[in-house]
Amino acid sequence: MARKKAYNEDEVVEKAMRLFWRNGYQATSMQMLETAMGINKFSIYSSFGNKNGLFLESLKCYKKNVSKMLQAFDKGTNGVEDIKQFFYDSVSSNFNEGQIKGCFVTNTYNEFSENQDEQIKEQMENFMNDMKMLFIKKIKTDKTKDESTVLKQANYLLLAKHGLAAAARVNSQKEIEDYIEMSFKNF
Amino acid sequence: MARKKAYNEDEVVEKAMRLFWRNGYQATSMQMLETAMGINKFSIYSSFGNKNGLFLESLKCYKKNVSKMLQAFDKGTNGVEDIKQFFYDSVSSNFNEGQIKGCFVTNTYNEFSENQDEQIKEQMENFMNDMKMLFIKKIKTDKTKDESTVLKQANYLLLAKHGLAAAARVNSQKEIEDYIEMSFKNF
DNA sequence: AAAAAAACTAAACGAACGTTTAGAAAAAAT
DNA sequence: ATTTTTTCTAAACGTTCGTTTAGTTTTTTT
Repeated sequence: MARKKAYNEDEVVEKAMRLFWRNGYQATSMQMLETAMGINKFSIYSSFGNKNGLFLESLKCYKKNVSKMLQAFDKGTNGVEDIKQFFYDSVSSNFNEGQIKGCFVTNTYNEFSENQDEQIKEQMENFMNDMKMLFIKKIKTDKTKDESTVLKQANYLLLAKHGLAAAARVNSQKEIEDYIEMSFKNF
Repeated sequence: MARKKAYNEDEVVEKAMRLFWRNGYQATSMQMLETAMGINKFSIYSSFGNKNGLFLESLKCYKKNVSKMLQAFDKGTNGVEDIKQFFYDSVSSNFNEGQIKGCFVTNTYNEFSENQDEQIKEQMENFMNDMKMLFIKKIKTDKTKDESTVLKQANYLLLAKHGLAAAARVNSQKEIEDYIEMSFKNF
């Protein structure tokens, strides 16, 4: 062992994640990352391989942050009402000035969709899957619903969440809240 | 007057539009546009100024194409049911092999959101506004609804359409159709 | 037939991209 | 104190980006 790293990898990934979240993959340059992370290109490459590797770590970092919110949401005992609350929670930070808008995973979904890196695709799919599982669990609280209804409703909410994240980037607070209310009128 | 243009501007814009639609603004290079449009960079620049100008014309071209579908939709007499049909129509082409997925305007919305060119912003906003006006008109067919309910429902459907266009890029036909059905259960 | 005007070809422009590398600085091991 | 190992700085790499330009070809006007 020789000289020690002057930075903490988790800390600089957090900074990279915020930049990617705000600008997307393509519009974020290594130059910008260098500045935001506060370390040199050499250090970025030695820690994360390349831009793609850094993006992948940023996605993982985001997931880790979100999973805290997801856990709290999992603990609730109010079924579908919990999901609605989760919808509100996930856009609440949007209304603070200067806050990053939308969901990093959804943004990434929209930016890549086809021809995407396999590892990135995998990260996104299991993120979406985790959320779907939670929705199913919550919906199943109501024992009167049969399996196909549960799945249909979970699918619906997943797409609604996707739409919500997209809307969160451009629409007003009132529009967004109206949308959430309307989305849950069926249940 | 001297030598005549060997290409038709409307025709080459149509080709550019399809490329932008498929790849987004950033991921589409002038090189790619040259090939797809079948004309030289010089011709592109002399006809459209620059990449941004070409993109703007592509957006207008897309709007012109969509407005045909919108007019047919406007002629219907079944109120909200017409909107539902419009939702189905706007994703139907997705299920054909090799078709471009999603909506060009929604994709652009997701790619730019902030820091966008003013003219592009304007194009998108009046596109969305046209659609909202149509929704309002359709919803008002039901005279029992008061003004605020009409607006709330129109907003909801606009965001739902936004979400649908995003979903159309990645979700399966069944998921999408379930989503449409659930979206209209409230009405 | 000559001149003028516009459209084309193809090469080049500077700038920015992601990535690599040579050498200096720092810390541990000998 | 010297060697070894790793981190860091900063410059450079080759490529591609959007854009421009010099020069040729084609058509119209004189």
